[in-house]
Amino acid sequence: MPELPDVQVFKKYVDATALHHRIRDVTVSADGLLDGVSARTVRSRLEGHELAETRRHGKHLFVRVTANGWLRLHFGMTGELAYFKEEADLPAHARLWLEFTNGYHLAYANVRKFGEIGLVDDVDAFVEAEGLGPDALGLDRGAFREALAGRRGAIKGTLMNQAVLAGLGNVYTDETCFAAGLDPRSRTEKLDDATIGHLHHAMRKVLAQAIDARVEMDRFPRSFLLPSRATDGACPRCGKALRRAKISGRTTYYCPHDQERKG
DNA sequence: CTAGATGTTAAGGT
DNA sequence: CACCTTAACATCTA
Repeated sequence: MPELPDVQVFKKYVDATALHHRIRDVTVSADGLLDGVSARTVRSRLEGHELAETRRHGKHLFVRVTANGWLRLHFGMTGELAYFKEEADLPAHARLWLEFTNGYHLAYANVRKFGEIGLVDDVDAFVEAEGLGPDALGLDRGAFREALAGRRGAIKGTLMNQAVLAGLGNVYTDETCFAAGLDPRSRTEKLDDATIGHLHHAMRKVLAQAIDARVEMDRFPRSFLLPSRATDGACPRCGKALRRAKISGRTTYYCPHDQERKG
């Protein structure tokens, strides 16, 4: 479920495993996932080089290739990474995998074809050209208020809009609204400053907690909504039944008792 | 068998 | 014009 916290965990994973090894071989099996590059170009840009550092903006992961720009990975709804030694451990639906001279492999796998693999020369230029908003973890309260200014409609939709701020998807938008005690149907244009401040605080806390838990469900704080979606559907705060509704086009879970409509 | 799933985006609407 | 909403995309699972 790759939203900002998941991608941040992938980033740390690459940092801890796959950097500074010479790439001996590259395999691309990514029909339809390649964004503006051929498999041949991806191979030639990577082979013989090393992965040097990583960056993340929203749900995009960038991995710098020594002297050769950045590999860009987007995980769509089902993308993941795996670092492993034996070829037998190659994940199902691997779309791109590198073999390093130390004998290990790094694979990008994706069941569905909603992700993207690309090459970019300049990360900031890419973010600009794509029209991505500021990273959800990299903006303070003032910048958050600024980002929401002029936006209309349900706060749920505003928070999920990558042009407003980059990184929140369906799950963490619900989690943020729950942590803030705010009804996800509240109109963005009608929220007062104090509410927006609370929302910003809740968002940062939720994202940090999810990353600390390495996005493993059983490590999440008890206060989180996410595990209840899959289990009994009871609010972790008051125990009453969560409501499930279609808001801003996505299935949304919230607690009618604990989340107040403000706008 | 059908419906729905974490994401993005084209097309249509306000 | 700028922004919002909806449906569709590919594939798997409940």
